[in-house]
Amino acid sequence: MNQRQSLAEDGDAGKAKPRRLGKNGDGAERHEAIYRSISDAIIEHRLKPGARLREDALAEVFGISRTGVRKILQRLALEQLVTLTPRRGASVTRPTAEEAKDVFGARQMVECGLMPEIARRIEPDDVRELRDMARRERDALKSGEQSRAIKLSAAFHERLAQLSGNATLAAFVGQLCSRSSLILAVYGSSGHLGCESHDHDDLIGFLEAGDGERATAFMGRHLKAIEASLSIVEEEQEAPDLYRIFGS
Amino acid sequence: MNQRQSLAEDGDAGKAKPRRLGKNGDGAERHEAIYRSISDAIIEHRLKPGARLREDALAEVFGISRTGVRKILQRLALEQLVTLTPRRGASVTRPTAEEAKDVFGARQMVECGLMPEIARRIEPDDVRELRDMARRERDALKSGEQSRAIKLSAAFHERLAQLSGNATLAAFVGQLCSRSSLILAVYGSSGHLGCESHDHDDLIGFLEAGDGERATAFMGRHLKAIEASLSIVEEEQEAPDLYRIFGS
DNA sequence: GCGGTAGGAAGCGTATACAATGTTCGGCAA
DNA sequence: TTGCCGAACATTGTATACGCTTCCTACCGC
Repeated sequence: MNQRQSLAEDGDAGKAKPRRLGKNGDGAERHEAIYRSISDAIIEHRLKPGARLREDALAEVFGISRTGVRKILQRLALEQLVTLTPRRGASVTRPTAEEAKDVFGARQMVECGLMPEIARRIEPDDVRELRDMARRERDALKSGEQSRAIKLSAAFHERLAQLSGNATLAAFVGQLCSRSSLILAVYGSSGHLGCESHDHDDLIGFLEAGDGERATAFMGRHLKAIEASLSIVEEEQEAPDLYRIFGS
Repeated sequence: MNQRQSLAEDGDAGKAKPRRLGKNGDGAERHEAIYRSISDAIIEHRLKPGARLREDALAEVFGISRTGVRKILQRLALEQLVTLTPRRGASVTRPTAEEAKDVFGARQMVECGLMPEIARRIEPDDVRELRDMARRERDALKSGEQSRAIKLSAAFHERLAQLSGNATLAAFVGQLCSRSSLILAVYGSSGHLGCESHDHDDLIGFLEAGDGERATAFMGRHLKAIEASLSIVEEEQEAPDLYRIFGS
């Protein structure tokens, strides 16, 4: 996978640690970029649920120390994208069926609830931006770039939420969308990723017309459709229930 | 406040570091306890918005190193209870008027939306527990322990959300309640803290009767009432708008 | 031959040391 | 006396070192 290797730009023969920090101005931005890198890789399924994320390895790849890696990993853990097991390290979260249900339940409530306000506030510029995002998503889907399509779909839903003007709820929706990507990775049937290609365009139409009611109903169906497309079969993980399997 | 000082039990004369670690078994639990300690102090207004939280000081108070403190501080920052300013350190978040509006908007949507499901699922045991919490809150209020009352009120709302069975939304409500405590600290009129004393009991009544509709409406009024009791006057913070003040 | 235990290796948790930055106080000049 | 500049101090950011736990493997006993 292709997270940008900052090591390359150092041009030294690997072992010689850039002793200098590159920290001075850009420390925070650098961490943010690395966070985005990992987050994107997870959302785009380049890192699959269950994949182990060793601190040393990440530290070396990104050219920072484990301290910084841990900080980023903790943030990702709080957003439920990675799971931190006490003495075992980090791995990409494998959502349970229960979590999947909760996440889509939450999206149903929040995203639908946001529609009326969005329909009220939306501006022509916003419509243009959304249409552009929807178009790029369709293009990605058409050319087989599923990773890009997944990320763009999540970005669309998040941007939509931002238009409500409620930053707190928008951030929450953003998290829910990220987790949804993970859920799709585990329970999604291959070849059918979340959002139908024309759904988003239809939704924009309702919002542009200021028809919050119809937009709400449509979003509800949209999310229900995604959830219904999942094949949620709770695979036995911790306790394989041997009694049931080998029961006399 | 009463966080257990492990320094004390070492009984040495301060400077001699506890031969270190006490880490073995309880490392994680210890951090969790410290997190709770700080979190509670903020929610109960023992730490007021704007208060600086120096890493050294916290490290010494709790008998751990700055590393652990930073971890906890970052978690609190992600939950918006403390603000991390790049080279300036941590301080208790002072919510803006905008944030206050967003938080109550979010609560309105989520907590009201949860009511029907809660009314459907609630069990006699839950009712008993809620009534007990409401009673303790009233007692605290009556005996003037405002700190306890504030925390109990937030805990009540959070527990309520948990009864919906949706852990994701419950966690979100928990965060919103914590932030609400902060908002009360900044914008609340003294002597009138958030929830009216009998409101919670009335709400339990509706839920016990399985009347989700009435519970929803009541919760809506309840939250509106709290928000209305705030005196939100956007005090100029960053840019005091000197032109307006000293304008020729 | 199989199972159990011991020893080593690998990786995480914590503390500490060091570097960089922001702040404040004191001195010097106008 | 006042305003500006510089240096010391205080505090955070980052890296590294060390200890502990867990896992793997090999050896020994049965």
